[in-house]
Parts: sequence; C-alpha cells; structure tokens
Amino acid sequence: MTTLGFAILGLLARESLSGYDVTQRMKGRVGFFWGAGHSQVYPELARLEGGGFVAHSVVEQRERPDKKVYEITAAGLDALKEWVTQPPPRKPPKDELTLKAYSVWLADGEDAARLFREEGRRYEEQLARYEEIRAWMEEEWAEHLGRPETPQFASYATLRRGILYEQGNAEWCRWLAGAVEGKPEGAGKPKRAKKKGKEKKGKKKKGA
Amino acid sequence: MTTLGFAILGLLARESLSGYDVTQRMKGRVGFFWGAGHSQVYPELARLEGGGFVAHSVVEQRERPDKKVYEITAAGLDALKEWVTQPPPRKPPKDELTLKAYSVWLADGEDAARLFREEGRRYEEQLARYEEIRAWMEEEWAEHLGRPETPQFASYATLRRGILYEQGNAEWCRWLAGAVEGKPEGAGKPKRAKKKGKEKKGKKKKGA
DNA sequence: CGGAACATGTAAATAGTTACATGATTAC
DNA sequence: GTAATCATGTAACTATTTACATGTTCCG
Repeated sequence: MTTLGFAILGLLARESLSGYDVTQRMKGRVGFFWGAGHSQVYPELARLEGGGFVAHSVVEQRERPDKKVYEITAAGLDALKEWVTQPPPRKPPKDELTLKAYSVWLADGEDAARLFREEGRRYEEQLARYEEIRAWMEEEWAEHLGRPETPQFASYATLRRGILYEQGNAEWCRWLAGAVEGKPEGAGKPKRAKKKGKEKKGKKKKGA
Repeated sequence: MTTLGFAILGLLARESLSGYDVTQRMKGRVGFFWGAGHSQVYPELARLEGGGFVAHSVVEQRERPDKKVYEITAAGLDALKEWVTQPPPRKPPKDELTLKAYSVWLADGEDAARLFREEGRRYEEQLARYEEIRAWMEEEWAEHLGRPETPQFASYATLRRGILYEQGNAEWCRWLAGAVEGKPEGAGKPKRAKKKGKEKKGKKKKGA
C-alpha cells in the first residue's frame, strides 16, 4: 500500500466520494499536507478496489455525467487504523526555498531580499487564512475539539500544524530578507570573468 | 536543469567535490533540506558536465581508489546565481505525519499518544543538535554572520530554518500527544482484541 | 458561442528509491 | 577474515507530473 492510498482512505473514512471529489480535496482542505492530481487518483482508486479496501457504486445523475462513488470497506478501515499509529519512514525532505538560501551568498542582495520578502508575504497570507478557519472551528466545533475520537478534532490538529509551519516560515523569511538587504553581489569567490550576452534587458546587475 | 542539479551546484560553488563527497553532504549537513542517494548523484553529475556546468579531473590516490573531482564552471556559477533568486514553484507537500494526524480520530488514544510523543522526542533531539551547531557557529563564525556574501552566513540561515522547523514540529507533537492521551479507540469496528482491558461500548457516528 | 465546472480515464516523461555490481584499503 | 569506508557506476522499479483524450451541463 502506498501513502497516497492511505491519504485516499483517510478521506473516504470521513465520507464517500467520487474520484473527482477526492482530487478536489487533494487541492483544497487536505492539500497543505498531501497533494495529488486526478491522473494519480483514478488509478490508485482502482488499485484500492482491487485490494478490497474500497468499493464503488455508480450514481446516475440527470444533470451531470454519471459518477462512481467510492466507499471504504471494513478491510480498508482496518488497514487505515493499523497505519495511523505506525511511525512514518523518514524520507529526505525537499525544501527548495532553503536550498536557495544555501546559495544566497552568491546573489545580489536586493534580488534576494525581494524573493524572501515576497515568499514571506505568501506565508503570512496563508497563515491569515488558517487563523480565520481556526477561529471558525473554535466557535463552530467547540464541543468536538476536546474529543480526539471525532474527525473534527483531527482536522483541527492538522490545521494547528499548518499554522505553526506557516509561522515558522514567515518569521524566517522576514529575518532573512532583512539580513540580506543592501548586500552587494556575491563575494567570497569572485569568479567573475563574465561578459556574457545573457544580460537581461532593463535589468542591470552591478559589475562592469 | 533539475533542482537536484542546482543542489549539487550549490555544493560545488563552495568547494570542489567527488561524487562520493557530494553524496555524503546530501546525507549530512545539507541533508535536512535536500537529499539524494549516490545513484541519483552520479548520473546528475554526468548531465551537468554534458551541459558545461561542471568539469572534472581525475585525482589519483595512492592509498585509495582514484576519484573524479568536480569543479563548477563559470557557466555553472552563472546558472546557479540566476536560479537563486527565482521564486520556487509551489509543489504539493508530502507530510506523512500530518496525514496520519488527519486520521488520528480512528486510532486508539494510547497508540497515537505513543507515536506523537516519540516523534516529538526525535524532533527535540534534532533541535538540540542544531542548537549546538548554532552556538558553535555564533562563536566560531562571529565575523561572517553579519556578511550575507559569505557561505558561512548562508549555512547559518539554513540552520535557523531548521531550528524553527524542528521547534514547530516538536511543539505540535507535544500538544497532540497530550490531547489524544487517554482517548479510547475511534469509531468503526475495533480491529483486534489486543491485551487491552479498556473496552468500551462506543458505537458511534459514522464520519461526516 | 465560449469558458468553467463536472466527470473519468490513459500515455508519456521525469524524478526518485532500491537493488545489483565491482573493487581497493584500513582497522579490528 | 571480515566489516567499514572509500569510490563509481547501472538496472529495475515506483511515484509523480504533464500531456492527451472525451463528453456534459451551466452561466453569461
């Protein structure tokens, strides 16, 4: 079983969904911790069905194309429960923004400050959206949030994770943008023998 | 050019390395924000050389097998500088621990608390290691850390990112472990009769 | 009429992991 | 002798992304 399979089972444990619905969730509410396109979702649903973890029934619609609605089976629920408390394998993270920071010493300070200020702004926007949802949940779901056996509690838990994540990102971006501001282009290894025609129009770097 | 290619260029911009060395870095100092095995590194170095971004020379060693030491070229450095300040494409994150949290409502409270307490402990250990390195850097590299044009500054920046990341993770795990502790098993049918005496007759709602 | 949302798939390509394969030297 | 580290590669497989492919209904 793949992790994507468990992601789908996690959705179907809450409500039965079509492949289309699953894809929408993947780029909506659960999209901040797991994502997949429809071209991954449909084959995975077929595999899950082959393994007996889900079953589908065709729902005919008058005004819409027919759809296959998938429901989780008892075996699927068992497999999901088993998986939930297993420690996840630690896999090498891929954080492209940090990777850029690792080479930021080579960049022009203004360009770098622009990048990290802009990225920081995005994280803050996302944070603001999460905080709104959080406020809504804390009011609307007040009685669920003390009950870890409810899906509402679990959703709230993932949201808290998202909030801490965005806060950390935003704080770091702000700090880094401030730190690189005003810096000239990279020194350290002044390997500039470049007289390339690769210069972008209207944007002149220092040098010359 | 792939992101892995830029990851390698980022290393070679600091010092010339063999494929073996690059692989070691990938699971060492830069491993917390980018990882790759040797089977990915060697072909990528060949591709980078094909594109003129790196060049190698064979270093014969008396006591060790010969090695190919790769050096970044002027073209490679240009490409890297260009890439550093481009906003990274937002790709769907894959956070398996949060995904598990999304289905934690189905799990036994003790099992879940164990998982998140244990994961939290790991994050705290990592955090402690980072804090040590940070203390070392702040003493040893004091004069570099105000200079964004030095590779030392950039390393420090990525370390700060790591610290904020681990702090957020650890805090969240602690909170979640505490919140699920003592919770009985979730909705649905109980999986197996473990040696648990805490059976309750909770037949409850189906997910909504 | 055209675009967005609903609805489901396959194909091709790229990225990444795990396994296969070899061989030297150092330290126990 | 045997395990660990150094050193470099290829092959097979899995996961993921992007593109191809089709058809409906709703709204303006």
